[in-house]
Amino acid sequence: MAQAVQQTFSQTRLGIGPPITDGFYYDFEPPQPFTPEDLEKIESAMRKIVKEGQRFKRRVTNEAEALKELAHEPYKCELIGIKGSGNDETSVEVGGTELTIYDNLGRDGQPVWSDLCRGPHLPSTKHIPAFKLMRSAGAYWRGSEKNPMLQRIYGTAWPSQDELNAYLELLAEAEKRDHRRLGQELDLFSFPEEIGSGLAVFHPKGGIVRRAMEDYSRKRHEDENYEFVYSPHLTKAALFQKSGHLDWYSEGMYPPMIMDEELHADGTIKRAGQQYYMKPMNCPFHNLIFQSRQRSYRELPLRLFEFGTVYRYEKSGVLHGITRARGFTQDDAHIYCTKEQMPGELDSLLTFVLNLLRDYGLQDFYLELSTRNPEKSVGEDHDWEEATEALRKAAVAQKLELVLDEGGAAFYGPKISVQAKDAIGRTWQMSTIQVDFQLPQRFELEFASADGSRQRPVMIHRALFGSIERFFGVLTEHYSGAFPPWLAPVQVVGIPVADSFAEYLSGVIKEMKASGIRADLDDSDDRMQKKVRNAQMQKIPYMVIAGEEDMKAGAVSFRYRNGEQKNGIPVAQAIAEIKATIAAREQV
RNA sequence: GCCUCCCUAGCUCAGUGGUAGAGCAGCUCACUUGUAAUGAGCAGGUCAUCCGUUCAAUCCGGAUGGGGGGCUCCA
Repeated sequence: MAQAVQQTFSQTRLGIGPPITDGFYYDFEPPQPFTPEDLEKIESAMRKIVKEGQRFKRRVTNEAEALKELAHEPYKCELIGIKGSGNDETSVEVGGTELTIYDNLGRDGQPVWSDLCRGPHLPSTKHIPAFKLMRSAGAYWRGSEKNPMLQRIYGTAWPSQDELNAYLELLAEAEKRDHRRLGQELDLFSFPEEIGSGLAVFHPKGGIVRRAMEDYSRKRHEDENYEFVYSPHLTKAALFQKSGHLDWYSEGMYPPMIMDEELHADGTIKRAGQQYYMKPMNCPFHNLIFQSRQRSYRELPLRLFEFGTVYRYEKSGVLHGITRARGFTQDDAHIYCTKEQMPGELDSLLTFVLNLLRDYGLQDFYLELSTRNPEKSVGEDHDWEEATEALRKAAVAQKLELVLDEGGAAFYGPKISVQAKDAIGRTWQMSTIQVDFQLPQRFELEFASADGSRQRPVMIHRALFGSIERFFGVLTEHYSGAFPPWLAPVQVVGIPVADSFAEYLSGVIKEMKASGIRADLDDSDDRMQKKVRNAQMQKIPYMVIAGEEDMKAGAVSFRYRNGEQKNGIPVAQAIAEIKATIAAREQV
């Protein structure tokens, strides 16, 4: 591709071009950013190169030679410099032990183009059966926002045209189930411009799904002996000074509101005002609840739970529908326990988390354990070791794949995160369980132990969904909007074959409603076929249809989302079937 | 925040330097036919906002807001 780019746009300088999952990219510094038409030109130049069957020849070189040869490529020279200086930063261009240049040889055996690269390469460009350039985008040179922005071209490459097509179909499928698109099509939520970027409103149908999600979560938390608390969305600055958030997180917070400030006529401050912040986290509030009176070891573990809505001023570029927003609600809990209780607590917590996620329909998980970064961390060595070991044991007990994220923990404690795969194989980070050595100290949390001494509790942060909105988005994509009945905004729609059966069916729907089913009658002027189509597009799990035959028999006929039907089911039996599926949280 | 592309009716999208159209949805009327679109009519838009260029801007330029794809980030 780089050859094609330089053929087409000779002023373009080369950056880095590694292979990635499903394909490759290459960073360039072109005179003008690439347009979609440019990509087409480049792609046809590439096809020509592939057709020519240029052979790749590996050539070992040294720093001085390479610098001379690539003097016109400043970025490549920088890479050679890194390599030469013994910096061990691995780069696809200069990795390994020696500098290599690959020459592309034309039919006559003469080099037509060369590039610094670690390799390996295919023997010839003929061995590239299927590829496609996907998009161009800006990317910082060597991934640092302090560096200049280059233009990156992404491509995908496959061993066969069929596999390329399959990949493109997967992308199309992902686009179809994009929660932002489904959020609009199914009337679940929206982001009115008037409110502000990253701030969502939930519509009635989205509200039903969300409430069903929350209600079930609440119930399960009750079973696990969590206690429910509430805290305000606003607080004076002092609280976040105490927690330390203002020191290291202020750029992620909405700026303060200054209340009751008095100014002199010249604009100088007569009386300082109070600063109030929107909360970006709930933990300081829960700590204050813990601290509200003397605590005893008998109360531990104390598990405080809240659906806490927080506000974070995320950079505009990272916002993504409802999965990455500026205002969102965490299913947040903080567990205060003794050191001795910690291992058991972590173990049962992880089991609880995984089982709950399974109840929502996610099946495929792996765990990631983030350990201490010695450079940046607070707390005692043995505390870290103990906590990390407890997390590891809990993880191993789940018999799931465990990935180690060495040194990836936050400075205040190790954590474990649950990664879940969705219906089309994409991975989402879901729950996190995080041990905190920092906040109990900052808040001087204490409890009276059995011997009367004052001890500091261990604090565990945990969120199962991460945020309800985000989990909502993930489930929407996982189910492609076809929620299982227990979550579906409308569970049943009644469709009379013709107007004259509407009254009969209306009675059936009423009966369903009375037994707690979310059922509606479609008594619009549309034809039956149109009603079926509408219900189908709304992804309603059950269509209950009635005509002459059903009415005579006191029955209804089912049409399921997959188009299957079951006719002449007695009303009581139909209701029982629906209720059982809802209660079991099964998908249909 | 940075690079880049985009913003026309509720939605999906045509279109033009001389102030706009379709399909679906909506409303009205008629019709109603066992499992994915009955027909007719009506209504609906400061062409995101503001500022320039121009005799004239939805169209050209700039700024702001919102969005897409990436980069960086995600305590």
